[in-house]
Amino acid sequence: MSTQHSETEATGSSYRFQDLEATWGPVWEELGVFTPKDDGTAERRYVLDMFPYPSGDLHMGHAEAFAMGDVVSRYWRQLGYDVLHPIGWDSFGLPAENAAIKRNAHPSEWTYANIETQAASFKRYAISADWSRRLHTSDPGYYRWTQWLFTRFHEKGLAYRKDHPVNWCPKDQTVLANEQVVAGACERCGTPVTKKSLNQWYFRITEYADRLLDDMDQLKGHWPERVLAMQRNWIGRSEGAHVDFAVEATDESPSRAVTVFTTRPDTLYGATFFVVAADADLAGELVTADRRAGLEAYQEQVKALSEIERQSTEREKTGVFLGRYAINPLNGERLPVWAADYVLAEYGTGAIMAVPAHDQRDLDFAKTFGLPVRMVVDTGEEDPAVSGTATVGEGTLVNSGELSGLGKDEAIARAIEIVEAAGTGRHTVNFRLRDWLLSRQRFWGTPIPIVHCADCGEVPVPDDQLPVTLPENLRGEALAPQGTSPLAAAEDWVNTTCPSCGGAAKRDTDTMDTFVDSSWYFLRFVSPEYTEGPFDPAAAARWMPVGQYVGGVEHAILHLLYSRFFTKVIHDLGLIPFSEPFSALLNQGQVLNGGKAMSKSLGNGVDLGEQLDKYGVDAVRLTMIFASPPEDDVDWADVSPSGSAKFLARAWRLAGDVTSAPGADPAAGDVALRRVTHRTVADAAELLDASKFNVVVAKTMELVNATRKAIDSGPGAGDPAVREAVEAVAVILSLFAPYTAEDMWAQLGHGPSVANAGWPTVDPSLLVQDTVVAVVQVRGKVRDRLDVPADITEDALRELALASEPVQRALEGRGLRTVIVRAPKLVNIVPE
RNA sequence: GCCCGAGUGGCGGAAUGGCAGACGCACCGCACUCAAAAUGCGGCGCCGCAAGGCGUGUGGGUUCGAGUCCCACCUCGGGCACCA
Repeated sequence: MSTQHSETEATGSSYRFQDLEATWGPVWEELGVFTPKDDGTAERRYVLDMFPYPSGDLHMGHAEAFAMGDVVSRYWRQLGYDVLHPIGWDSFGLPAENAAIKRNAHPSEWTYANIETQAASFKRYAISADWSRRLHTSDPGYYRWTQWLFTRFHEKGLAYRKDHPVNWCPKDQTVLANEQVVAGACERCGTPVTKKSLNQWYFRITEYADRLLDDMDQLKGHWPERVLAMQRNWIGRSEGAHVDFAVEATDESPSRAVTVFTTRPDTLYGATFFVVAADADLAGELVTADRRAGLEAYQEQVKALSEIERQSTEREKTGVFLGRYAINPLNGERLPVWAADYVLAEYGTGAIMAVPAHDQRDLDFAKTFGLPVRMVVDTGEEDPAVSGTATVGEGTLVNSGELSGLGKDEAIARAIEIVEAAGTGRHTVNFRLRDWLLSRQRFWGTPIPIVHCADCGEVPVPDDQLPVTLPENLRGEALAPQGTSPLAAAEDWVNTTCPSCGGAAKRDTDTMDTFVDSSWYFLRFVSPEYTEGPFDPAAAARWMPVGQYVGGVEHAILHLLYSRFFTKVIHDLGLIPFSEPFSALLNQGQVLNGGKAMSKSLGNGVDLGEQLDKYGVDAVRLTMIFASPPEDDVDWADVSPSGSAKFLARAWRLAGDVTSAPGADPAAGDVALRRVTHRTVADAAELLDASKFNVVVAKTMELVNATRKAIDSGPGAGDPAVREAVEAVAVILSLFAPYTAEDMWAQLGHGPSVANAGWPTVDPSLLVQDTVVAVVQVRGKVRDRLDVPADITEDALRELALASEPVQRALEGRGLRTVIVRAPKLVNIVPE
């Protein structure tokens, strides 16, 4: 032991990541190498990781996501681009408030302490960020502009208030956007969501539904298909028709028109009843006096259901007859009007024509209440009235007057023509997307910059009076959830004067959903100190859109949809020339442990700090990258950070072995090794462009192995090709393992930083081989391998292949039917 | 139910329609060592003593040639879902 140890010390050849981190961290801090020049001397590129929420220290998930973004950032820098790679914090939000309540503190204390912790960890983790642009959404200097943008939205009618049934989380005591309700439960805490009718603020995102859908064409191929699919799904465009039905007058009330939305106007003749949403106002307006009590009892029954129960498709259909009839505009038939909870007030017009033969829900309802079923599209299947299964496919129209005999699509078009001509209907497009509910009854968020005045109404706070800052004196228990905003309790804050008339008025006490803050932060990064607006439009035009965005798929329809919406509105305000914020998106996978997401309740969490202490920053980063393709999950139980550390030590030792002087002419070096080096650099660039980071690591390992061999049993450590190879290893490794790469670079006689070394130039002549291995197949099976000149002719290769002994054996003396020659790599012979 | 994505050794994973399993983990062996660790070198899909045969979820198809393309199906993962 002592012998070996002293030898290690004597040669200084032991890899100690602790030393490398201690040496290079301060040097980089001093250098400040990651601030873009922004002087137009190089093409600009913007790479961004979804900014973190400051909940405690960084965890394994951050380590993976930020490793990915940093590879792109560092690669682009090596290619010579002027790279913008900023970092900031999404620092408003509930956990800070809950911590403040528990500790009798102000949310800012917990928030900013955590930010400092995370910032220090990011620095240790060697993220190549431009620290001079750091921002926090909870800084008044930031949320001033969130408020400014809200005011612009308000001016354009894109921010408005309405009374409406909303999603309510009973635990967090706040409303939720549709996007924050997952399977009927609160996205954050999992509590089943209830409905509550409240006056709330909304963004009119539905006005942008078409553009949000259409502009996805630009993202195709650059965003993961699943994210585009999720957004498409969420927006839920469906084409159909609005058809007006006259509801007959009764003794008490006159006749009135009720419009339905249908995607199947071809089935109008098959409508046998009419249904309105039980919880829509319309139900109460239509019901006859003698049936009102029945309706109200039913409505109570519906309200008692949780969202999860109500949405269940297993549940038997329920409903009540309203005592009135609607007239089918096509055939004049009288249809009984029902109220039922399977029709949603939120979707379409809240009323439908029921066609039980061709819609399963209507059929279930018809069977429950003994309503007639009439088939009008013959699909060749059994009559739904008999089978109990609605038919929805292609077919021929029957029992449908002038539509009879037509196919489904023709009939849809014809039916729309008929109702349009009669003025009782029109072609229409309906969306599933709802407006974005943005107000929250919580404290730690951006205050809504509106003053309510008895005389002037809803008055926006003028731009020159922004920001409306949060009161400092609310803390601890005063922030506890109570169903209304804690801000209401801050009387000196709430009571103000009307900006319009100067009279006494009250501030709006709700705060904004934190997704509002994060819907534009990528714009703030281009000019974080700018004071004339949310961002400098010229800087935005220079840097945006983001060239590579990196983050988790959990934001597919939240942050990513909202950011696209904001970007379009800001574009329409004339502030930016582009209307999509993120040109390319990479969804990194999750870090699992033992096949499951790490969680406190499972007790399977892995502490990032401990991993960094044990294996070093570089080994952890390299493991994240090498374990799997970026978009796949990494199971920490299956990977080997110690294996990564071993490889890094092996690569690092190469640098100590190099004996040629810096600047030695590689042209004089060993050609075989040079070929490997240049092939590796060329392949690595291609793989990096395709985000196949794990394969880049594998190729680098091959280069390291080849270099080791060249030193130990080849041309030797003094060969300039060895230096060339090791320098290439250092530059490639600088993307994944910056400390190790920097130290190798120094050992090779270069000053810091390897981050600016530049991507190695590939000599194309070294990518061409003199001889290649030609594969000879008989009927597609490999029978021989031949070393042949790379420029061999087809005829020569054919002859060589046919002369091969194993090939002759496989041919068993039969004649040749086909011989395919792909010189110089392959011959395939098919015998008679 | 609808919409996406994925099925390759013991494991993570490679593979512009052309040598399946690169690279690594684990495992086995060898060298160095009194020994171990570290390091270096080698082996490692399955069946078979071997020759050889079989192999990329299943079944078909296209092709001189299919992990890769097409059709049908199975399984797993994810999203949406009483959305008219």
